[in-house]
Amino acid sequence: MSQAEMDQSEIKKGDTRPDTKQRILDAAEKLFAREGFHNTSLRAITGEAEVNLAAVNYHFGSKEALLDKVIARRLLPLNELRRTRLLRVREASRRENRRPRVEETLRAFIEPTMRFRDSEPGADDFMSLIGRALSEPDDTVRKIFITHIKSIFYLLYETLCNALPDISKEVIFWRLQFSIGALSHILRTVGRFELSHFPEGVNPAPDTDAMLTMLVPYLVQGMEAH
Amino acid sequence: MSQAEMDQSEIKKGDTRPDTKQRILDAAEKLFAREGFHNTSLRAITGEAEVNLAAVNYHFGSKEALLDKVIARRLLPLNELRRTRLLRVREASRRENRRPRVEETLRAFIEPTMRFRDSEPGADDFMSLIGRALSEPDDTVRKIFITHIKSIFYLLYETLCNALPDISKEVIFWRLQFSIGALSHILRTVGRFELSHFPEGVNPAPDTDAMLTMLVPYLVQGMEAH
DNA sequence: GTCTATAGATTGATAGAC
DNA sequence: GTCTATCAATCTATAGAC
Repeated sequence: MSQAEMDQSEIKKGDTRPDTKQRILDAAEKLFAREGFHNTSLRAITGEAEVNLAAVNYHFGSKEALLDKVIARRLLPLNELRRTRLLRVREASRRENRRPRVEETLRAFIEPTMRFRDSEPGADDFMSLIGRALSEPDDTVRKIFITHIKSIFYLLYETLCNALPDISKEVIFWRLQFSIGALSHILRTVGRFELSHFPEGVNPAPDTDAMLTMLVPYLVQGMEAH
Repeated sequence: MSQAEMDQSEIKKGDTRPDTKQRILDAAEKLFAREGFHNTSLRAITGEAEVNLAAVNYHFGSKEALLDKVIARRLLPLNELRRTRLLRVREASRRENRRPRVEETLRAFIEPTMRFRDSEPGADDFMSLIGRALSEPDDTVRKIFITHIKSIFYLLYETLCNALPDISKEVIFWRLQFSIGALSHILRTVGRFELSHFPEGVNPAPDTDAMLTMLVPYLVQGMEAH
């Protein structure tokens, strides 16, 4: 009877169609990333997901609650990856009785972030979305995002303060803001530029490794500037 | 009866009320910056400006054309400032038969940009708006902005290539993107953060000089990293 | 140039049949 | 859980009186 129970809610045996909730989340993620939250209607989402208009409010309650689920679905696991790596950096520095290094600290945050883009289908749209979340003028998107990012940001900030004892906490804070700005700009634009804006000879869409190779030394040098 | 005529349309001698067009531009700038383009209705704009709803379409033709004027009104003079300073850097380097320095090149672009915020009332809203323009997901805002920024961006890029002969043009291009990301993040967030997000002891709204003192060395070191 | 009034389209959300 | 039908609110834009 386990089979019947599964169909209760309800996926047919041979049916490979993901369930409605997933389809809505996928469609919303894509459209919020590409068109913006306020510029995406529920009708556009349910059309893309090929589900009924009323399904959004049935499954999520409101457009805003849907946005929260779209963000949480991927950001919670991503934050776990970043937290694990940051804690490992701190642990290693304590064990070896030295300060954390700036480069390993920044990498612990940035590498999982940028590699996440390649990890699952749809994650690239998600990265555009969170790359833009901080710059949303309207509270709706920004507040939901900040709720989910706050604690990992402080962990990163504290580790950097530990790594850079000769630089004031205020300067470290703002340099970290500069770095977040650079990272989020890249997250939301790579692969989405209009080609016409590129000087000749510049690859408009470097892969993740190439981007890390350019980004990390840039950020490390900036953070360490005297 | 002169009173009646004044209300007719027409600005009287002693009337200090800016004309309708200005009032609409000011209101639109403020609301586009704080609420976003799609999240700002014409009713909100005409309400803030205390003019009639129909005035926007009479004076500007459409909401989109209004946005273009809001951006052009301040960006054209700002671009002139930046262009003049960049050309002066290039001229000085040619005269002294040396390469432009990275710091003076970046300053030529960044100082006018950040000081513009303090230059006139309303300019702070404008800086938030253009700080966010590049990250708009929707074409409307971004395309209008890119139209106005393209040529000055290339001038900056070429001068940097000239200043950094040992770094590949591709790397310079992306490092410039990182720098633009850092700058625009700061432009749109300074003074607009929620206070609760600040670690103790960090000034949530440094003035322009303090910010330049922190930002310029960060960007210079990043651009010059080997 | 300014105003009222409204057209015409679209929105988020919901009620109720199945 | 899914669907149709629709409400009530909102939007941009415009026509036409003054």
